Amino acid sequence: MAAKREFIENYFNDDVVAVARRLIGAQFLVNHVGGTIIETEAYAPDDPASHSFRGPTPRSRPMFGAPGTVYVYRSYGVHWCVNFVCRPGNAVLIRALFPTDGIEHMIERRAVPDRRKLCAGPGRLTQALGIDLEHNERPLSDLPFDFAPAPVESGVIAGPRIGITKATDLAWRFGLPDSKYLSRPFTKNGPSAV
DNA sequence: GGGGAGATTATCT
DNA sequence: GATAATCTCCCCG
Repeated sequence: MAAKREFIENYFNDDVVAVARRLIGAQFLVNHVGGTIIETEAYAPDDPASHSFRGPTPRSRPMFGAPGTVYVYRSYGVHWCVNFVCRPGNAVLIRALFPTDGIEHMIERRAVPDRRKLCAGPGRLTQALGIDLEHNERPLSDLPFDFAPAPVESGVIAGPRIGITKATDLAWRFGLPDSKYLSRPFTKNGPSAV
């Protein structure tokens, strides 16, 4: 559907930090397996922690595609991580979901049967949803993806991003601090409501 | 339940 | 040749 693609391009054609905040509460499914986004991080082209920092490379090329493009990369040679592209060079890393759909499929794919950790982390959620390089550079508006915004008015906080060594001062991680399905808790001090 | 080591490989310098 | 947007397991208590 052309209207759907246009809606999604519009949704992601915005400031990457605003989109990262806005994505909390949205529904994300792959082949009908997925859940509610509860944790994200923003990455920008002028951000030393971003894959797009030194311009397009074979790996980061999808980050310079149309808003709403899916960017998948291999992390630590072991895990897949999934991002949604915003404006060129900008993308939001999806770090955790609250599982709602296809939980039995997730349990099958995940070696560790801890329900709380099915989608609690960027590597875990791609494993649970069956995301790999095959999904790289494809539009979020097309199958097998399903994306539905669901704005969360309050209760979202910001904090420093996880697992990076550069630009650690930026509070570009967003999430629902009370959820038990986060990749890691938000610390008491520092972060603030957004 | 918390800290630390090791896994494992594409990517870029 | 070093690094990396991570995860799991093992040890300790």
